Amino acid sequence: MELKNPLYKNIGIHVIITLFTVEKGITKVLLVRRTNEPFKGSWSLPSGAMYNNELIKDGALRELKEKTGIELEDLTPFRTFDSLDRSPVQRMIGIGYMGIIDSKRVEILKNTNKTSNADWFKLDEIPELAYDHNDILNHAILKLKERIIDTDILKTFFPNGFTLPELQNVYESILDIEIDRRNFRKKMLPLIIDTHKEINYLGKKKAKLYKFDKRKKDTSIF
Amino acid sequence: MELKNPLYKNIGIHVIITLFTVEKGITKVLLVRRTNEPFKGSWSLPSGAMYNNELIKDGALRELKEKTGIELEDLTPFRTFDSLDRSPVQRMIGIGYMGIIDSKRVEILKNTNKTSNADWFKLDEIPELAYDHNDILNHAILKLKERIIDTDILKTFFPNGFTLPELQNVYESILDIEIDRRNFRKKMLPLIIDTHKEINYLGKKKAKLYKFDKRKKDTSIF
DNA sequence: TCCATTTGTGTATTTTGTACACATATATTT
DNA sequence: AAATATATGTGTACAAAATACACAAATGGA
Repeated sequence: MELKNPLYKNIGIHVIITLFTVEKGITKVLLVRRTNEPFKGSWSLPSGAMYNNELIKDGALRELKEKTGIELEDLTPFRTFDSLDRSPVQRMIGIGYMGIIDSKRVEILKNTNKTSNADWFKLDEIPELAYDHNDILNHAILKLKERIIDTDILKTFFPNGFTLPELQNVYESILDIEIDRRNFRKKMLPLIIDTHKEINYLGKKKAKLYKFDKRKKDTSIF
Repeated sequence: MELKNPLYKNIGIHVIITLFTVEKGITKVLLVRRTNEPFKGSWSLPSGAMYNNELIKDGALRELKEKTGIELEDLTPFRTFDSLDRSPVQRMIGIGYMGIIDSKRVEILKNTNKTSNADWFKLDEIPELAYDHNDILNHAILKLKERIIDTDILKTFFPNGFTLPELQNVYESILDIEIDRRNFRKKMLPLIIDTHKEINYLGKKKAKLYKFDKRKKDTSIF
């Protein structure tokens, strides 16, 4: 039986999660500090080995919860990393998942848990990470910029709706560009639904609350 | 050591290749007939288990050559398939690769080889395939239509350059649409380079031979 | 009550995409 | 050899989309 051939053995599957947030116009990513060898003491992306009886995405959601305390409904796969030397222990194929959430809505394990502690890092202040995680993070950042044009990925950021200034702020932070407010609204309005509620975002005047229209997607970048 | 935990064991990696071609305006995909259990006698996409000492893409290129005789330089990953019941034997994660070539430029193992024989199938005449390969093929077709707007994937189809009518024919076949010749040229000319050669494509008048401009990419669909 | 900040709206210009018709070259037929 | 059918190659007018741009209204804080 071919599967007994040693050439097919001992391939492990790693899931690696890049979870982004935007805080006051600054894009950040969630890192955890490793408390075990290898790379003990290094920061890394939340990651771990997948079980052989779970879906890869479920493994990613489980690892994220175990390593950071964050419980999500969904993550998006963005790339597989398969260089032969990824892990010093055995052949490990890494499957990268990404997501974006509002850090204000979750509580992370921070300087409290023995097996890991987690924190948000600005993208221009990323330390040297364990394994090939700097490389993986760079790929994730590029993919995030590509995917942000698809509003699907932003639904996890705004589970309770959003105001247009809020939404624009996330776009501008992720893409690192400025967008004219009037043109932004013109482009977004056909994709979203007015909930006829209003909330205060940055004090001052109240802003209308919108939600995404499930049936519609944006298709072009600003 | 966590990797000895049985939860991490016995995960195999399969590579599955969907190789497309266009013949006289008809898009086709390469299938092989299985000569071993499971699914002995069924048609399937070329596929096989990855070795633990090779890159996934190299595994895909190797399997394609072993199963069909076709030797390529490159394939593009398009999706990972990980349902728990993909294989009756053990947990098998399938990694799908796609490519598109001119079938006239390759010779396939056809009714000659004991371990497999291969043939090109029209997309509306696909038989029931082994494993989840019908599902994988459907995903590949959708991805091909998305990716064809990136001329990179077409470089494998036209390694020696192309005429504009030829190129348009491939676009029209893959996307299953008709494109106005004048508008097609207007859009393509900035992305390609005139080689100042001319060849006969469909007899009659000679057509100019172009090649892709490496630095440029198309970004919108017709 | 004044000021600074934030939300909200419309129009003119530029760019891009789409629709559309005829001339030239050449292999094939008569 | 001439006529015909088929394929390649080109420009322009119109429509749609993206971009640039300025002011009014609401409200918290000084």
